[in-house]
Amino acid sequence: MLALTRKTDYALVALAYLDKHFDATGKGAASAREIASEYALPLPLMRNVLKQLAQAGVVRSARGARGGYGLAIDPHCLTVMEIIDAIEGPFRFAPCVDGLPVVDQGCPIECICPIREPIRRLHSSLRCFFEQLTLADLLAGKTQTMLNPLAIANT
Amino acid sequence: MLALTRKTDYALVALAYLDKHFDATGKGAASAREIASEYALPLPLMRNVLKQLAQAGVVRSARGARGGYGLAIDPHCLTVMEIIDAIEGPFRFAPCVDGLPVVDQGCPIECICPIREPIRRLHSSLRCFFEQLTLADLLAGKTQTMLNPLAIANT
DNA sequence: TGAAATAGGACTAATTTTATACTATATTGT
DNA sequence: ACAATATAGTATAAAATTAGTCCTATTTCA
Repeated sequence: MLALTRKTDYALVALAYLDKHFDATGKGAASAREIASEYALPLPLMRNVLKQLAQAGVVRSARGARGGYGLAIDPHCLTVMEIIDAIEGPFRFAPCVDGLPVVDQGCPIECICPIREPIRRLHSSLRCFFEQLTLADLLAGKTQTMLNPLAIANT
Repeated sequence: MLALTRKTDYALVALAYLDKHFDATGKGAASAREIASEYALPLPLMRNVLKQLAQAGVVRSARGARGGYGLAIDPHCLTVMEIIDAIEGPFRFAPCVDGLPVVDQGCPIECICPIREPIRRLHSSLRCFFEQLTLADLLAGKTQTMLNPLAIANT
C-alpha cells in the first residue's frame, strides 16, 4: 500500500532512542525492554524489530544481563534506505523492478508492458532519495524538498 | 511494505492503454475485456480496477454493448498521486500521518514520539512528489530526479 | 552456582491483498 | 422485442504479508 509497516516505525523510534542516548563510540547499550517501556510499545514487537536490525548489521547487540543494543553505524552514514531494507526486505516500488534481466518476477507481459520502464525509473528515484537521507538528517529535521519530479537527466 | 499494490500496477497499465488509444475529446471507449486481453491480465481484476478508477472520477464509463472506459482527465493534468489514492485509498507514508489534530490513529505516544515530525515531513515530500508527476510525464519518460532530499526549506 | 535479565530463533494468529463469482442494470443492433 | 455485451455493486474465497507470541541460549551478578 505504499506505506511503511509498523515495524519500520518501531525501528525508527528505536534508532532515534539509540542515537539520542549513546555516542558513536558505542560502549553503552539499551535493552529492548527499556526502549519499549519508554515509548509504551509492545515489548515482543520491539524485540523482533531490534533482532532484525541486528541481523542486518544496523545495530550491534550484547547478550545476557546488562546486554542490549547500540548503533553499529554512525547516524550520519546510516541511511533511511538501509533501515527500510533491513526491516521490510529489499525495497521494491513494484514487483517487476528487480535487477533480473528478463524473467524477473515472471511477469507475463514484460516485453509489451507499457509501464515497465516508467515504473523502473520511479523506483530508482525513490531508492536514490532514501539513500541520500541519513538517520541524522531525518532526526535533525533536515528533510526534504524532493524538488521537481521531472527529469533533467532522462536516463 | 512501501510498494505499490498489483492493482495499482494494473491501473497504470489500463490508463496507459487508454491514453494511447484515445484522444482527450473522449469519445472512444475501451472495455475491460479489451485491455485485459491485450496484456494477458486477469479480467475480473481489471474490471475491479476500472470500477475503482471510475468511482474516483479518473475514467468515465459507458455501459452496455460497445460501452467501456475512457480517460476522464487530461493525462497532462492527471497525477500519479490521484491514481494511487483512487486504488489504494488515501496515501499514508505511515499510520500516524493523517491530518487529525491530536488523536490520530490513537497512537499512544503521539506527544513523545521522537519520529512523529520527521515522518510527517517525509510524508509531505512524497505526496508532493507524486502530485507533481502526471500520467503524461510518467509515460513520456520525463521522470524524475528528485534531487536532494535535504531541505532548503526546513518547514 | 543459581537467579535474573537479555538477545536469538521458531512459530502462530491476524490482517491485508489478490482474485473470483454472481446479480442487477444499461445500451446496442438485429 | 430480444439477444448480446458491458458496467455497477456486492459478496466471498484463497493467498500472502504483517503482527504478535513462545521457548531456548547466553551473560551478569550476588
